[in-house]
Amino acid sequence: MNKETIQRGTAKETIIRIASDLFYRQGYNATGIQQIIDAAGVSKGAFYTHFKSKDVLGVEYLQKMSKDETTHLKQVLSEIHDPYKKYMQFNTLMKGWMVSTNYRGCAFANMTAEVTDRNSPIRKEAKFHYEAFRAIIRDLVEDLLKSDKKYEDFDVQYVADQFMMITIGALTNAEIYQDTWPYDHAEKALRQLIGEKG
Amino acid sequence: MNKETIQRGTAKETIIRIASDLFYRQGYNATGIQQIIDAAGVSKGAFYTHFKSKDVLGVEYLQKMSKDETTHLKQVLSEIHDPYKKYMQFNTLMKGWMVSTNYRGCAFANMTAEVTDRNSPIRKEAKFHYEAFRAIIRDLVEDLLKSDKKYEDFDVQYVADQFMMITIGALTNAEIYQDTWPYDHAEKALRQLIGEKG
DNA sequence: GTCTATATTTGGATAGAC
DNA sequence: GTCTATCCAAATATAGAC
Repeated sequence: MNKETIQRGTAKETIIRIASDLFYRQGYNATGIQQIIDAAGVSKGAFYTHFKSKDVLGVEYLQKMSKDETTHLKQVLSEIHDPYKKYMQFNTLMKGWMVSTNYRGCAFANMTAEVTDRNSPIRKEAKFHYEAFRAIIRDLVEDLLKSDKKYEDFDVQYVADQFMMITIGALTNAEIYQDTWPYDHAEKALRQLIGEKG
Repeated sequence: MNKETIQRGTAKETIIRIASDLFYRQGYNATGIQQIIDAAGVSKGAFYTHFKSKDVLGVEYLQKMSKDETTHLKQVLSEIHDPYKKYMQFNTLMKGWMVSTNYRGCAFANMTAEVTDRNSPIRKEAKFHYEAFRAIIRDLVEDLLKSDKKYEDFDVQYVADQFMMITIGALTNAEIYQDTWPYDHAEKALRQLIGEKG
C-alpha cells in the first residue's frame, strides 16, 4: 500500500484536493504555494511539474468545486420526484450545507472578489459555474411550472433567475451575518415567487 | 498653496482616500503598502506614523466606504418625498451606481471574502455596515407601508429583510455576470414583494 | 511628521541532481 | 516525477536622521 493508495489518487489530485480546502477556507491570495505543498506533503518541484503557475491551480480549484457541487445537487435532487418538494428542498439543502462545516460563502463569488482582472480564466470559470448552477435551478423550476395548470402564466426563466438571485442573496447575507436567518427568509421569498403568500 | 491644500486634506486622509480606491478596485490582499504610498505620494515612514498596521487601514477603509455610501443614499433619498417613489428609486440608484464607473460589487462582501478570521475587526466593520444599510432600507419600507391602508398586513422588518436580500443578490450576480439584468429582475421582485404582480 | 534606508519574511517560480 | 537548493521580487514593518 503505497502513498498514492493511502491518499486515494495521484499527487496532482492530492494537491488539488488540499489546495481546494485551503483556498476556500483561507482565500486564494492568502494561501501560498509553500503552505499547499506542506499540507499536501509534496515538494515545490513536484508542484510545478503538475501546475505551470498558481493561476492554473486556481482554475482547477474552481472546476473541482463546480463539479463537486453540481454533481451533489443533481444527485440529491434526482431522488426527489415530486416537483413541488424538489422546488422547496433546494433551499433546505443550501441551509443544511451552511450549518454542516466550514461555511465560507460562495467559493465563486469569493474568487471573483479576489481576482479583479475581468479577462482572467478564473473569473470565466466562476461565471461558467453560475451558468451551470442557473441551469439546475431552471430545470427544477420548469418541472414545477409544468406540473400544475395554476402555474401556466409563469415564465420559467424569469422565475428561475429570481430563484437564483434569492439564493445568492441568502448565501452572501448568511456569510456576513454568520447566521441562518437569510435562508429562512429565502424560503418565504421562494413561496411568494410562485404565488403563495409570504 | 502647499501639498495638503492641493490634495484637500491631511496626509492621513489622502492615504485613506487613495487606498480606498485601490482596495476596492484591486482587492485588499492584492494591494501592497508600497503601491499605496507611491500613489498617495508619501513615504513609508509617514504611512506607519498614521497607521499602526495594514489591518488598521483596512478597517478605516471600510469605515470610509460605509460613511460615504450611507451619507450619499440618505441624501438622495431625502430629496424624494413620495414613499412609493422612494421605495422604487432605491434599486434604480443601485443600478445607476453599477453603470457609472469602476463597479466591483459590494466592498464589504469582498472584504469578507478576503479576511477569513471571523474575529477580525474588518469583518466586524463589514457586518456593522450591513446593519446600517439594513436600517436605511427599513426606514424606507416603513414609510411605504404606513402610507397606505392596503399595506396594513405587511410586516416591516420582514419586507425590509427581503428587500435587502434581493439587493445583495442583484449586486453579487451583476458582478459575476458583468451585466445589469440582475437589477431589472430585482425591480420586479421588489414590486412583487409589496403585492404587485411581477 | 516626513524622509531614506533597512530588516525580515514570504511570495511565486526555476535549475539541476537523482 | 520528485527532490533540494536557490533566485528574485514583493510583502509588512521598523530605525534613525532631519
